[in-house]
Amino acid sequence: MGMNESMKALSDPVRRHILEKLKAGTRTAGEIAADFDLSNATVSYHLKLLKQAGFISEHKEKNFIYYELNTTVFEDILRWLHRLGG
Amino acid sequence: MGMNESMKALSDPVRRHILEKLKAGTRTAGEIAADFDLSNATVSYHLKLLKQAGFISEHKEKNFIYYELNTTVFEDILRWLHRLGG
DNA sequence: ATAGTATTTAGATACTTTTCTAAATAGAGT
DNA sequence: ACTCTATTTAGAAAAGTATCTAAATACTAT
Repeated sequence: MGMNESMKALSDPVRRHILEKLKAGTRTAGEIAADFDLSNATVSYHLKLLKQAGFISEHKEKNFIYYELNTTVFEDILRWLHRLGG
Repeated sequence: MGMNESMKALSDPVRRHILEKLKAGTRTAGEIAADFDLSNATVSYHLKLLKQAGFISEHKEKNFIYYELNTTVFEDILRWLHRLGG
C-alpha cells in the first residue's frame, strides 16, 4: 500500500471500471470479467493489482471468488487531492 | 482532458511531487527540475503531461517559463473518488 | 475417481512510459 | 551579430504495463 501503489492502481480505466462495478455490490471474478472484452486472465491480473493496493478484498464461497469494494483506502488519496486542489 | 488523462498524470511520483511544489507557489521550469535527480529534458516531459491534463499552466517572462498550479481540474477526480469511497 | 466449472499463474509478446543525450528554439544582454 | 542561459523537442534505449494463450489449481458434483 501507499500513495504510489494506490495511484498506479487507479490509473487504468479497466481497474476504475471494476471499482465502479463493485460499488454496486459484491461480484464474482467471472461476473466482473463479463463486462470486458478481455480474457479472464487479464481481468484476474487487474483484480490482483487492485487487491494489492487495498481497494478490494475477496472471499471464497463454493468455487467462486467474490470481490468487494474496500472504501477505507480512498482516504489517503482524498486527503492528498484536497490538500492540493480541493 | 478527461478522467483517464488526469489519472495517468497523477500516477507518477515525479509529477505528484511537481504539483506539491507548485502548491507552494509559481516556479520556473529550472527551479522545478532542481528538485529531482533527473535531466531537465525529463522534467520538461513531465511538465508537458501535467499541462496537457490541465493541472498546471505556464507563462513566459524574460527567458524563463513559470509554471503554476491549476486547481479546477481536481474537481472531477474528487467527485469520482467521493462517489466510490469517500 | 472423474469430469466440469471458476479462477489464477506462467511465460511470451506487444504496447506504453520514462529516461537519457544531443540538437533546436527563444529570448537577454553585450 | 554573438554569446549565454533557460527550456523544449527529437530520437533512441531501458523499464514497466497490459494482454494473450496454455497450463495449473481448487473446488463441486456425480
